[in-house]
Amino acid sequence: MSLPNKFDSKVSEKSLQEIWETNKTYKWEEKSQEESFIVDTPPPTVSGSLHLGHVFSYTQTDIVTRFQRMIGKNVFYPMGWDDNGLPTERRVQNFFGIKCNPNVKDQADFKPNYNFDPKKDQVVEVSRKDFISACVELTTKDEVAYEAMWRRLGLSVDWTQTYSTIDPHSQKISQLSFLDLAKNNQVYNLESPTMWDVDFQSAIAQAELEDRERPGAFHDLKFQMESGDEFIIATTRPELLPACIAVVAHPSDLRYQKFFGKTAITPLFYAPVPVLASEHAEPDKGSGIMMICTFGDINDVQWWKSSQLPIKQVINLQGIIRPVTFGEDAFVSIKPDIANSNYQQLVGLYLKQAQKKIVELLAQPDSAIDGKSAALFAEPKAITHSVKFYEKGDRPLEFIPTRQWFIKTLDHKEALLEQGTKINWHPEHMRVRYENWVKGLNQDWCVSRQRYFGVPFPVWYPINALGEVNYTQPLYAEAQDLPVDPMSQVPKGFTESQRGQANGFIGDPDVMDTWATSSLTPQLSSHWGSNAERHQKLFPANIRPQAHEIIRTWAFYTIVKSWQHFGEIPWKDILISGWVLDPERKKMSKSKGNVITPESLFDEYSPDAIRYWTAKARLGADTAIEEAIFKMGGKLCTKIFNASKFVLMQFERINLDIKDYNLADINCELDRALVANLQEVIAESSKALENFEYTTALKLIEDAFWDFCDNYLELVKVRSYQDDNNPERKSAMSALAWSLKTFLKLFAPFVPYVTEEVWQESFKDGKNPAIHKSTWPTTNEASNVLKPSYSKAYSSATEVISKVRGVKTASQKSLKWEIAELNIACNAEAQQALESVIDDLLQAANVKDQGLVFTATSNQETELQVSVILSENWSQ
RNA sequence: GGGCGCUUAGCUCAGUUGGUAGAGCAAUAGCCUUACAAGCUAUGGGUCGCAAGUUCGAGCCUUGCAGCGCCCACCA
Repeated sequence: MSLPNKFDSKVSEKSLQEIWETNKTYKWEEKSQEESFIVDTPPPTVSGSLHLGHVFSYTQTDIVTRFQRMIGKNVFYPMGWDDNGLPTERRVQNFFGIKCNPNVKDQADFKPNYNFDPKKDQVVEVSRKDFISACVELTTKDEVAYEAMWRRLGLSVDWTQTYSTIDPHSQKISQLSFLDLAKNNQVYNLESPTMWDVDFQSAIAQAELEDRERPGAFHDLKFQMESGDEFIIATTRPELLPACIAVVAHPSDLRYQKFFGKTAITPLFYAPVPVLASEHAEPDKGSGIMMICTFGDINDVQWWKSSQLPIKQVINLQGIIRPVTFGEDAFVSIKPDIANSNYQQLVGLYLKQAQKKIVELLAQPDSAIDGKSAALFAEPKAITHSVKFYEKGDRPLEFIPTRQWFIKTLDHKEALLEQGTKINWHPEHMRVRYENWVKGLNQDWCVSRQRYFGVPFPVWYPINALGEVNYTQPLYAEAQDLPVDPMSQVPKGFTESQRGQANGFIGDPDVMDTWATSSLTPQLSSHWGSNAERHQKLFPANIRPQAHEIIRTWAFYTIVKSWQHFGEIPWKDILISGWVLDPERKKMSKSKGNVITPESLFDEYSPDAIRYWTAKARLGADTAIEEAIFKMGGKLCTKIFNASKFVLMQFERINLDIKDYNLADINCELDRALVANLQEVIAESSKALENFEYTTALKLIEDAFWDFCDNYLELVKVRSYQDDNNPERKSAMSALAWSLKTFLKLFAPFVPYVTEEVWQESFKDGKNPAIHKSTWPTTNEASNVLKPSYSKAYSSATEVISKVRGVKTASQKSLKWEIAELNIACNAEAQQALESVIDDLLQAANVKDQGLVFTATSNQETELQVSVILSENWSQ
């Protein structure tokens, strides 16, 4: 039984991990829900590598989890991999140089190209099946690296409980969820203008929107009434002029009242459009009169929906001006020839180029309706305005009519707000973000994506005798057949030969929003739908740890699903972590190039040291990377190790086993005081950890530990050095052993490696083969140890010893230097207290025999005065 | 425009129910001390963002203001 001279994390990590592994330290036992503590672990997105932000928030969860395990909870701490969805597709595209094209044939022996060089090689189009196999191959590789990182960080995950969001299990549950919602009439598909990313070629949901500041310009366009009157419209999107369906002004706007109900003519395209009154127009914005186009923004969509006007769709799915003919269908024009020749110049252009072109046309001196002036009334005025983007996209979103699946949320705002109040939010104020989001919802959840690597909809659509697809009565898969791929499997009662034929069917080609799967993480863990017994034991979960920027997505959608399926909340507590900021206080992100890899920090400081840094940050608080804190963590670990070494040494010197200490031996006042102090630390830190306030707990434990090292160890040292195992020494030894054991356990959730290393060489026994499965200290344990006779004895002794050190330091003497006379001036009460521990105090201060003098002060005087005369010549 | 949070020592942050302002780092001066020199000891350092109010008493409670950050909405 002995510790190495120094603790070297790199040397020990592997063997400590093996100890945890062989003892199945983190394994969940199938026990009742009441006995368990269930973590709804965030499945990290598999798209490259984990960064310090992950380390930060996952460690905070791990601390809570380790504490719960030690207080006897049967912890369920799974790990998922979020490997479906766009980030993975994008990574696979760049990594292997392939692109999915559903029209390409499968290759018999498809192998992704690991040597793809974007500078030299061409991007190859591959089939949907081949693309998906490449996605699976790369994510599988990434997941191996992720797991290694998590293990090194020391996450106490049960590695037998894993899933990935693309695996058949997750697909099945995602599809089951969809079918359950369909059964309850909570989903619908609809062809309607939807937010569309022209690069990714997919619809997106409100939750994935992001505003970005972009340069733009107001263009003042001259419109004319049939009567010949003119007015000016200000627009930032002149390229949508051919899609103008109406012109609106506020009903009370005197300037335009005379035009209401009449018809205006658009420049360039000579389209007659109604001038209408609408509350939606604001008189003091622009010229007070605005054009409605299909579609410039969400307001246009909403206005159009409540009107009876037709759509004029000029933008295609790629964000290119599509061919249309003026004079036909919705594109009415009083001069179709001119309209078409103008429009022809825009066809085929991307929106940006189209804007440039149309401004040129509008600027021509005869472009106005009267033929005598330019329709562009003034030079465009440059502005900066915010534009809606898909958060992962590069070009502004467009509203384009497409058929999509939606999950109903707008009807349930009240219920969802109520669900939010049933959950405990940590920190509490994060609930407000959830509530703001729910209140601000303006669209149902669009869940279909026109992508490939995701969960398909378990849906086919019948085709009638005329070859028309009937979207209103989809053919749903049967629950027992899940997961299904409607593109390769057929609906009940049909054969493959009927695919795409009259009286046949087609499969839904889309995949689900990745959040449609992530919103089911509690159910993915509980095996909802396939193992009812297990589901009952694991749902709802105890905690959901997550970051604040995904309250509107992950937290919200999870609450939605849980409510729709079970009418329940998915977890009791939600723990919101903050962000990691770089030293310049900017959010860490790959694009900014300020990412430090966790591995390099583990190598430099040790995983325990990095964990310490994460434990110093409160939930919800953004935290900068600070090397000083890593160093502090490292120092703490060294101190834990050295103090342990000291205690163990005292036992080794007289060949005793540290496990044989006896609390009944603790009789000395100083030792009783230590126990009493530590009892309080146990009580308060436990309370804090139960409330997820691990920072508070760590501070209490740490302060007590440094005091233990700086003061108690110094005071008890000489007594413990005695070779004779007398009662005083026995008292010291038992106090040392018990307090070391207690400190190791208290620190274990925070710094699992160093505490385990010491445990293995000290308190390990058959019942407690690993510290992380030992029991958390309770105040009961040492409740029979007598309380100190004087509550002030310990703190007064500490105060005296500190003043003595001050004198020695000021005299530039070693702290060991002998004191000829120690004079303590204090009141009677303090003197009694000090006398109870006086032997330890005098030895620690190295006071000469007969050198102590007490000077009595009045009882009103609470101050302790210490004066010291050092021996002149002293040598050891 | 609405909401939330933050503002305490040079830096990073604690500060429970209102009761004499704390820690670490940095700075300064020292010390080989039978665990630890990758260590230890001591010292200096603050108008608690500003203003007003409540109170015997405010870093903490109330109101207003300012700066910073974030969330949401609007954006012709």
